[in-house]
Amino acid sequence: MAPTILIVEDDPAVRELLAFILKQNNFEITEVEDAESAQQKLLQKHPGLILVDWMLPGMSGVDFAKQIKANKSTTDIPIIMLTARGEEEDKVRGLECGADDYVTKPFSPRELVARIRAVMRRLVPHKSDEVATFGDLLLDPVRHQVSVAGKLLQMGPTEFKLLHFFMTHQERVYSRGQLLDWVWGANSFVEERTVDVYVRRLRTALEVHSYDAMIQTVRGVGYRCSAEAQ
Amino acid sequence: MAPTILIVEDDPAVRELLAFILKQNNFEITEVEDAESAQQKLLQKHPGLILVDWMLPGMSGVDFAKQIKANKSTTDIPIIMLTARGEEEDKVRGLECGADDYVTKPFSPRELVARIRAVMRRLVPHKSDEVATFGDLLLDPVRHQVSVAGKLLQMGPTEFKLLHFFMTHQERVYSRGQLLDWVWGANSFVEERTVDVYVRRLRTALEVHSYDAMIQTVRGVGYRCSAEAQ
DNA sequence: TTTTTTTGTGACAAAATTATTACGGCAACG
DNA sequence: CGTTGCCGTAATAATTTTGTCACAAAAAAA
Repeated sequence: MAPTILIVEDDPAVRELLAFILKQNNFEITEVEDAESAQQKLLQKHPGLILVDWMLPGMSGVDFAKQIKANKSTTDIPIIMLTARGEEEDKVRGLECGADDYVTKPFSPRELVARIRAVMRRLVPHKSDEVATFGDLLLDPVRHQVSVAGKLLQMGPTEFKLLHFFMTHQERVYSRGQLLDWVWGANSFVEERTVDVYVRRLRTALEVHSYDAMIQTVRGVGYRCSAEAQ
Repeated sequence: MAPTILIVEDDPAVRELLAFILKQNNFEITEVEDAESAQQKLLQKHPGLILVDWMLPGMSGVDFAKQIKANKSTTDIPIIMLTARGEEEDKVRGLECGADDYVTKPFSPRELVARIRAVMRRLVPHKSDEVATFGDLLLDPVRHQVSVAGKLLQMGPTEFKLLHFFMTHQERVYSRGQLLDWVWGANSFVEERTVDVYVRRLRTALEVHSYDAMIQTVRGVGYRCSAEAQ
């Protein structure tokens, strides 16, 4: 799933260039001309990153970035500011206002993409690092390992995420749709029955240590992670 | 283990900004509002670096820094001072305050992190110059040599840096992006796939002594250095 | 009991990820 | 100059993971 990038740029030529470069690099694009339209878009959906020009008609890029970073629901969205060459002061202020990086015009496509990737990988990982437990079962997000009494369990990435979710949300029933939202991500086009298959795979991975009963089926509703027997 | 940074800053906005930036860059954070609380914290545990504001309620940042440097048990802790532009800048620059470096507000995240890393490299040599071990494997940063039972292993500079990072950050999974940040530097324009190639080269170098299994692949996440078998 | 609905299971092809190899560029050095 | 060693990338091979389907099994409803 390609991350979406919101481009806020009033100059059509630059905007199209940006869109072109980013599309070439498999990013999804949303384009707007000013800060006001950008805020409209943000109400609908949060992009993976915002690319905003320093100079904009109406609200400036700096003020826009400030607003984004000040708002709790959007503060985690990375922002890269586009600035004209010159003025070191501008760069500093651009960063100080909350932008995570800047790119000076003219820029090379390579640099732009590199900076976007760098910022995203630094800002995206926001996961909890706490070890989750369920009886003797330990899930360590830092090591990315699951173990029972020191013995490691083997499983794929999705099974790991699913188990992590269950272990951190025990005793409560979740529908297949909810599990898709949490584990697969809110806008993934995946069949609900796929959840069944992964629950099965997870149970198989847990089976060797008799922990397969921890994921219980709640008929007509979904699944639950529980210590109590069915 | 990431170094801990003690932030001494009374302005909540600046404090949060600092904490935010540093957390993004893999530092552990302790935050306090004034010099007195900072001294309390120092009794419990020594941080890897202290970031202190020039202006503080109660004891000033300068006096605080002087105290830290005067005390034998804390004199080795690097101190970076935060100053506002124009705020007795020359005096601070004159190094009379005992700090090892200073950063003027407004600052860019890049500059802040760069200075922190620079100061830590400069002032905490005994830390990064310590011989790292992994079983029989020894890595000597001073001699720039890797050996097993006295036999030297041959490898290039990048493989060496990568191995050094892994040996000093065992058991934790790192994404390719994080490895690029740490080993190649925060703003290098290098493809993530390059990490794969260097892991391969490193494994090949370690292969002759059967240490190639120490770098483990964590599918969908990255790599990990671990003594435990997969 | 029979029918209907829901869930479990194994297999499979497509997609994604990682391993491995090869190559051109570049700087240091003779 | 040519050589050498290292760097980063690209191409390709090997491997794992992913999502879906068809069908079996189980549970609920009729």
